[in-house]
Amino acid sequence: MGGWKRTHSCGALRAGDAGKTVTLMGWVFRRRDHGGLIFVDIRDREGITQCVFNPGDGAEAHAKVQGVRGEFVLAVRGAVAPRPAGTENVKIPTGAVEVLARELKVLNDCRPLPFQLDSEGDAEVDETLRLKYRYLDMRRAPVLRAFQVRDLLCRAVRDYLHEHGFLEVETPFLTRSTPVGARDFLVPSRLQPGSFYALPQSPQLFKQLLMVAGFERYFQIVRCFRDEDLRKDRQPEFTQIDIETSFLDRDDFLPIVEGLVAAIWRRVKGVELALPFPRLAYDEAMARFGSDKPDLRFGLELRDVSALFVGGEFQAFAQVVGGGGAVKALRIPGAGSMSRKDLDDLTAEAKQAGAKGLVWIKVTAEGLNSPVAKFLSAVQDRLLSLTGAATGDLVLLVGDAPAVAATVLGRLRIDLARRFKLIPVDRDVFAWVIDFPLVEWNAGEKRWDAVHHPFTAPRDEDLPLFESDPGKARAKAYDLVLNGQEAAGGSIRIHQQSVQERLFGLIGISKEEARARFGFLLEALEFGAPPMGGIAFGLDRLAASLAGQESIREVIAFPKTQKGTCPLTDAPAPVDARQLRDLGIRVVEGADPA
RNA sequence: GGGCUCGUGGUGCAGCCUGGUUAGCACACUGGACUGUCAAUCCAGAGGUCGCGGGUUCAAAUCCCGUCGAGCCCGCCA
Repeated sequence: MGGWKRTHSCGALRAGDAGKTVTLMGWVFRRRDHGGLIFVDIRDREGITQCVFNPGDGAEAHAKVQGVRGEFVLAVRGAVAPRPAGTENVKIPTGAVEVLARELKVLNDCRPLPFQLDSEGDAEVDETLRLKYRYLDMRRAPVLRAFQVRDLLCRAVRDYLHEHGFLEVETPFLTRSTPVGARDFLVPSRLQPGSFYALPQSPQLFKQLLMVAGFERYFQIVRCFRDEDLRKDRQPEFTQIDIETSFLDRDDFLPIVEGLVAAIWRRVKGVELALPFPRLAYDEAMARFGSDKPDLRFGLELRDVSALFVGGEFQAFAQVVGGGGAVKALRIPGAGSMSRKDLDDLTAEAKQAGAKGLVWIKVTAEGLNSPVAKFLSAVQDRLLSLTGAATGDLVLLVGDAPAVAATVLGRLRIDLARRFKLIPVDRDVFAWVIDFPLVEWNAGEKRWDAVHHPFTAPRDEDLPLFESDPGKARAKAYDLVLNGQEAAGGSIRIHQQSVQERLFGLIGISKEEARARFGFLLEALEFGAPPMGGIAFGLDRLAASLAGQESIREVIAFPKTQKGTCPLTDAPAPVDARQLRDLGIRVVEGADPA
């Protein structure tokens, strides 16, 4: 840089700096060439400053800047001057001043860009192209801002947890495959041919071992890997805030987590959250919202209207209720205007979600408008009062097993709330969902599966249910829900080896298999494991939410596409035959991935 | 594995439904003019396998089939 030193950032200069000689370094954001006078907006991470190239201030600099184009890297030296009256730019913080360029160094040139970085309109650049040139995409202020939010989030987490006695510990990425959960990413071992490491789906087992080690409070901001299909909120590698503590029961632990969330919101958004967060039992969340991660920013609660149909003339519902099922109702205010086609689509959606059918009722001034209106006349008044429906509203009914009816309407609740813009987007609503079932029946495999993971402790009083009625046993598990998304999930762990073995027995993992897969954990539990529990946040989702982004790709530096590829590096890619030989691996041509 | 949407100069879009001029517009790019602009302006210019393959037709960006890529969703994700 020829001995030049940057004296200020491009966001620093104000009216009070007039008269100073400064050196700015950055990229050419925009260039306005008036022939005799050339304006260059120079940009760095901190902002934009207008530089004026006037032959009278620096003839050589003015000559040089004629060849300068967008995104050239410049060093500009000159005097700060207040802008002539009437030419100030109120849109940028440095708009009161400009730099009268005396000297110019072109530190680097730049090819014509694959897409514009300075567009102010709503022209969206194709995302694959953005990712292929992510380093250019990231020069754009909104993209940078998302990463600054993520940085602030991480700092808030580290500061808060360190203040509360948590120790930051790293755990292995090369570990062993476990039988539960998502598909593992495998890494072949060269030194142990035929054996594989697995990348961790989460540091679950390690953090429990750290508790056995007596570290008492651990956290880690850690990458996790799951080889499953991608979504806008799911990447094959993602980041968790992983936390584990000893000697705390649920009600001691959750307030610590609430404090963490409050610290994050304070730091990133300057918002003071109301604590504690409300708690909903799983059963209640399902009954009222048809979801285990209800969006509580709006109402539209489900109602149970089973009683109206007992033995009634509407045979379909009468049979459902008679057979132990339920009829649930969802009222959407103002949705009575939906067309027949919209309602047909809605019915298709309900069926896709598992319902046998969907009953829709438009409430009009003349009465109920519905394909099954003739069956409803007897219960019309009670239906309207139970649901609170009024003229112009739409009421949806699903009769099925209680869980199915609730889930279907829960999905329609979200869909319709979005469609009719009933969701206030200007606030964040948190809630805990607690008392999850411990296990659920897997009809396909004819066995019980752990709902959370197999190290989750049952509520003490539910332990006897293992033998009598496992489906009724509730877990010491908790999810933190933010605006209808799962922000974090965790549990109090089983810390006694005998209980752990009983649970493995219940979910059909034999003693031998358990010993083979995580005997190391079972053994550790025999050496004085303390009571322990923890939680893990999805950091990317949290960051996306804080940055006001829909997709976590916006807060991941170099994310993958939906097919798991990286447009920038073209990963994944074939490797040399030599590398495969070292690993003892042969690629089967035409192999059909299941 | 399945459903829906999209693919047109470097970028963002129009044209496609209803096949038929030289595929149009804006930005970027190149050359020129211009001393107060800030999405500078004005003049001129260059730049297109209409994702790819096949079919229908006298004729395909346009209609049909297949395929590839991207996005959203379902399944999947303890």
